[in-house]
Amino acid sequence: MVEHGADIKSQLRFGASKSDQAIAQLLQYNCYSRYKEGVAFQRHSKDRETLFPIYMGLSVFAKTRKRSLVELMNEHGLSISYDRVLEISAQLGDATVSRYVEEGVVCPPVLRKGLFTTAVMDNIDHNPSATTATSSFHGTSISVIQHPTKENQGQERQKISFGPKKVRSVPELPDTYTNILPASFKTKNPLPPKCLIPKPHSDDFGTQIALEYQWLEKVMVTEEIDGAVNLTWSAHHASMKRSPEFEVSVTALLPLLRDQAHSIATVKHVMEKVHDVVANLNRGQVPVITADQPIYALAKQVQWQWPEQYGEDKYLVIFGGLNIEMAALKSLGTLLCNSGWTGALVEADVASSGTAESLLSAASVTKTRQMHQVTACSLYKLLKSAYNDSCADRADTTDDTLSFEEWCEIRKEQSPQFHFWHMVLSMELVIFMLIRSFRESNFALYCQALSELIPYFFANNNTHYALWLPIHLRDMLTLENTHPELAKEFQNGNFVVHKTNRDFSALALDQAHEQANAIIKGDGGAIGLTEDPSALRRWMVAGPEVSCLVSQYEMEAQTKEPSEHRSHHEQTSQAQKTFKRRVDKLSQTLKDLGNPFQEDSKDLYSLDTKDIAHPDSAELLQSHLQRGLFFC
DNA sequence: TTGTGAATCGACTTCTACAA
DNA sequence: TTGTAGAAGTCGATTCACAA
Repeated sequence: MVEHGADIKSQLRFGASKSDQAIAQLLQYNCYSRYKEGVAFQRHSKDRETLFPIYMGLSVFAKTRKRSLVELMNEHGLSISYDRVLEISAQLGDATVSRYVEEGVVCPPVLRKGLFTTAVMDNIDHNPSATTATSSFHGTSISVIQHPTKENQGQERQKISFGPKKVRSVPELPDTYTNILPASFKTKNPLPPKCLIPKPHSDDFGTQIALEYQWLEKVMVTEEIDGAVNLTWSAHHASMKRSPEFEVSVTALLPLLRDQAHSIATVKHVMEKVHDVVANLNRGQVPVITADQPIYALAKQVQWQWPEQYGEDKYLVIFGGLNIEMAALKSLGTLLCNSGWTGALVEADVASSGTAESLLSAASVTKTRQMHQVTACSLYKLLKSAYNDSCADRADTTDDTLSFEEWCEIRKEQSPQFHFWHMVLSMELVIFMLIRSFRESNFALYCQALSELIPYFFANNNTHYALWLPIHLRDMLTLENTHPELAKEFQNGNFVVHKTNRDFSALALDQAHEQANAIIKGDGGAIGLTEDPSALRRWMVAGPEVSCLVSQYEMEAQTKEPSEHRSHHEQTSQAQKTFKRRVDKLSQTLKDLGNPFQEDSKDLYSLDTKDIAHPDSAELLQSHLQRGLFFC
């Protein structure tokens, strides 16, 4: 009526829109039951409180945690007061903690029963750079991720409810969760149990790497971009639609622990808590925990030190996929350092000089990944053109032609420059295979890519990853014998997280966790209240429940349409054009600097400055990867 | 029985003193 | 000058006494 006039016809035609409902609710909320004359402010009574102002208050609070914003809206009668928001969040937190105490385990209410459950553990550090900053935070965060399937959506647990009881603050979490018992290793460095390691099927590697070459070939031959061409790496593989059917994963963050993650006691404590959560949600499942390299090393040693409690037959610790990818990109960066790669990128105008230098240390994973995709395409283009030139020359003298692979092998022996850039291209393709294994949730490909990547870590002297990745690979390859039920889940693609419905967008477990950490650190996050335990508890315990209430209201009022997009975010013509332009520019620059694949000298030199490396380096390069393979 | 206004509560924020 | 602990102030809801 407010919007469309008072006549019945228009009422019947338009019905009640969202804004009508909101205005009606605000009218009721702002009618005071006890109106006082001459007072500075009027008090709202609880029995007239409608859903809309509560939703406004809670959603602004959940997103920004800014008192002034909520107060401003309250002043204009659009939302409940900040203290009322605090009270509701305290009541939710109180109800949640009561549930924790009742169940005897800290397990967020959004998690469902009967689903395959994995966990991620990571340290969370916040060091404010400002000189006047007063708070820094070193803690441990744990995410629990559940993987529903089409057949098994899991059993939702009882919803949190609270009565009229007035609660001021969120109560303390159970001692069993927050108190970490001291622990230390009896022996200095526990050793792994001996076992035989099977090799992954090497014929699979051929077919998988062929898919990457297929993409390189496609980029090389494509001249014009029209709407339908999927040229970038992600768009190309997304268009192949190799991913199996999946459902969006359920993720929940457990309350932060205020202890450093890199200690035996914390790792042991977290393993115990994750075990409790898994036992509560999915009885009989072997707990799975993902961690980055230092924590992984500690967790494995904990397993070997206390085999009766956390032994490899009772617990599975896996390496974080994002960490492996970052380490591989960094390793490639050390290889490319002083090679003239960054200079070529700057000259080709695909990256500024600062960005190009940061690509070597893989500071931004996405940027580095994209730049390596551009580089791989450019290198392949130059490699092919060198091969074609060589074939043309050869045709003048002899009749027999060499196959592409044979030609590469011969050229590797002849020219260190060729060998170096061929190795860079091969390593880039292996890293892409690893990333593709996550995106397509292909466990066999993951094992394959790992076994191909480990020699590079050995060869490039990345000691930590070279030491611990073989142990992780052993765990993965022997999984079918040690934990057949876990092997089945992983083969079904449950070693990655599906955050959205989009194709080719699955993430490694620890990447999903890092995104949750970013929310903690971001706007409206926990940073700023880490010094105040009660405020932090409110944020950690009640925060997810508040978000849950907000999304429930949105669903009921249909303020947000569920997204139906299934295509990958890079499948746009603009992204394809930018990618193609970059590849063209870089390959032209590399060609102008002198095609490294057409070099005949015995020297290894930098692309842009033409500085020649020590002759020993050129010699060592010949056996670089072989030495890596030797240690495996 | 209902309405009114002062007193009280307690979480949260801001200020201030003091030590290093 | 900086960091921290504790005091003081703020604010809306609730409670309770009292009047109509």
